[in-house]
Amino acid sequence: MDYLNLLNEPQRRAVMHTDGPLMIIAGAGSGKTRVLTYRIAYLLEKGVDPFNILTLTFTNKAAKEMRHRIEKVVGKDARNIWMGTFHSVFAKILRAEAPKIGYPNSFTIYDSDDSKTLIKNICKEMNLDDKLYKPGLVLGRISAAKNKLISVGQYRQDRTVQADDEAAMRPKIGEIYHQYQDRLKRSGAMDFDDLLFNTNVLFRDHVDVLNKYQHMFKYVMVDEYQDTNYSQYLITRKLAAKDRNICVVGDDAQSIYAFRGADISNILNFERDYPELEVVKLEQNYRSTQNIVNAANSVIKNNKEQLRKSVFSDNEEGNLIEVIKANSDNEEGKLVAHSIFEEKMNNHLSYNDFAILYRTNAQSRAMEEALRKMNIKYKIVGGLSFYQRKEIKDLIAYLRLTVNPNDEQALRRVINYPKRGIGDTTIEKIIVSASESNHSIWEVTSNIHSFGFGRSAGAIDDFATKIKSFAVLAEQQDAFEVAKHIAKASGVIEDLYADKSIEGLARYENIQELLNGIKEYVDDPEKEDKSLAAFLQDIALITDADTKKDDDGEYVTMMTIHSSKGLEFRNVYIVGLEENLFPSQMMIQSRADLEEERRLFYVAITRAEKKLTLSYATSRYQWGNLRACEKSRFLEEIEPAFLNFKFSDGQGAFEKVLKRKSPLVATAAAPVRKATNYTPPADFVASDTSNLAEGMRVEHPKFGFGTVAKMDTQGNSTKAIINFEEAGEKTLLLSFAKLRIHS
DNA sequence: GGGTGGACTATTTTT
DNA sequence: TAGTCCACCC
Repeated sequence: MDYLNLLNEPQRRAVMHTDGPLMIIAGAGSGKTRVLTYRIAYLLEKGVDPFNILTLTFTNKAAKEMRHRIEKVVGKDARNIWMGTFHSVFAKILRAEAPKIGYPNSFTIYDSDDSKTLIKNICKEMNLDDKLYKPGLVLGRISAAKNKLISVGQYRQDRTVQADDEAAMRPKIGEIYHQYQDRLKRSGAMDFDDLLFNTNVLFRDHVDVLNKYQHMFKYVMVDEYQDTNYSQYLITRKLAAKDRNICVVGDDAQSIYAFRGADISNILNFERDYPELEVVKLEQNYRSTQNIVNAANSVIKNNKEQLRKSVFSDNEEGNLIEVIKANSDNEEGKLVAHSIFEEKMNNHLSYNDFAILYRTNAQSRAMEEALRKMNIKYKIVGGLSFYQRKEIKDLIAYLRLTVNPNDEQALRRVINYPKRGIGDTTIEKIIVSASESNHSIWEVTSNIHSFGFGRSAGAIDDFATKIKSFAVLAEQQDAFEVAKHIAKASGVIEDLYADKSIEGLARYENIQELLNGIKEYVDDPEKEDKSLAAFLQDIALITDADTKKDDDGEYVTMMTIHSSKGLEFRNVYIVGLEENLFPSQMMIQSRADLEEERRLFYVAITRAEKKLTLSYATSRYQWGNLRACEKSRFLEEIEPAFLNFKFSDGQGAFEKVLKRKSPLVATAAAPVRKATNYTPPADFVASDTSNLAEGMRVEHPKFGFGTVAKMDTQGNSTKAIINFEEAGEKTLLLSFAKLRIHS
């Protein structure tokens, strides 16, 4: 039990409090994962069976990371712990119990694209205006209802809900919800929210099942508790009702998913539900420098609603937080790319030490361009994942249909791909026939001749026969063999192979990659079930291209702030700190929304270990045209003492300096050379600086030309204070700075 | 039923 | 700017 000595006092308390309810309020960087890991190790050491431990996380990444770390401490036992996201754990349970609530064991999980398409179809069938009933919006409304466990019936009876929809000019949402649920059911499909909703239904209506899992999960742990919604809250409460060994970890300051139904009051509910609750606060930040922690604190204190907690750091004071101002989004990209290059060189870092964080995915483009120009490798996390690509979805639709032929979205997707002469009108007819005769879509499709389809009946019949043969194969062979066969026999491979364009080739390769992925899955000794159904279940809940293990070399990581939660990097750049972008304009209507944006900023800041850089641009391309931007209010909320404005030469007020240094701001009429526009020549080679002296003329890859004003030697480190023509006065450490001597 | 070109609209975050 | 949608043609 040596590891207990590695913990501070509150951490140790959290680890050793195993029985009875426990709430850990864990500030950013306070060793939360470490506590959870050791807590599990401690439980195992005390003789708790790993099968009796349930750990719920918010993302796949977090689950994977924790399993990995536990494995390091306790070894193979870690494998037997129930650990995963809410969605994946309960999908697994539902898979086993589905018939009890009227679903097949082989039910399909619809991702949000599937859901949106279905809603779109329904609206069309109902003759609703799709400008008003935008699929995303409608789905959001339905999702919010499900997360509060409001069923279709309740939704349509609830006066307030109805009034809200009417006020928004969308009175039919209740009816859409009704149709939507009906269609999901007919398709043998659940959407993301159903996984939690139906788990609640299962536990509510089948006490024996609930008992079984209560008995199984003697110890329940929930990570990122501040992000749970009502539906999740109730599941955990039910599971823990018997033994009351529940431990939740959260930080209200990092709650950034309220828009998705996360409810901070779950933390308050928790105190009410368990009066015997033990609360531990982890307030020491081990991740970041004092400057970063203090800057973060100065931001978050602007929020009214928060639990009392004071995060502090005993680490070094560290660098000031740098602020970069750019004239455009492209220049912002360039400045950030240069800064990364320079930081890496000066401090002998790896590109893996860097992350660029932004509010919206669209912002990645300017950054990508700039990094590419400087030959800096990067990797984007999130965005459109592999599984969202058309060709991948097409093949997966075939696989899904093979496992569950009632899957309407999958059927629509591939019944006429590759082209086999079955048009939209025919498909509509199938769906109408199905609902009129109260049959499933598959029953119609596979018995098409008894439904009086004329010309197209033959093609439909062929299609159905094909799917049936796939299903037979899926009974006998593993996922890889089946998928390989389907890719060929469906005609997908042939269709893609015929397209010789660059994109066509890429699509073809993507299919190969998917097949490789399936092969890998089948070959993985840890996967017991190699069936196609099992594979599909596995990938349904993987969204962001689950980072492969330490792949190819060094790269800068780029992602939205949301996806950065739980991660840390030595150097972090938060870009696009502009009003209406961050905070987002959609979010600044109410105080609560603004506070969530501010927490988002807090999360972003606290990702940084050693150095944080913030940037903003005064103009930006937004859907085609140039727009002027104002710097974000969040910048002003950081106490100036922690900031270092990159445009300042440390002598006058920020704004004054800006006017002098950045002529483009003044008037459009004077397009003067930009202050920061210096780019190092390709042949730049640093000179030996051991004989550098006052008055010498030098060139720096970032700051351009300048003159040495003063030399300063302390011990064995020598600093040079240089007056750069464009960048102003800089103090450079000679052992790191790359300088070319010109005189 | 299938293909094409012009019009239109959208950018908030994710399991 | 870029992707999607729809009308119109064959």
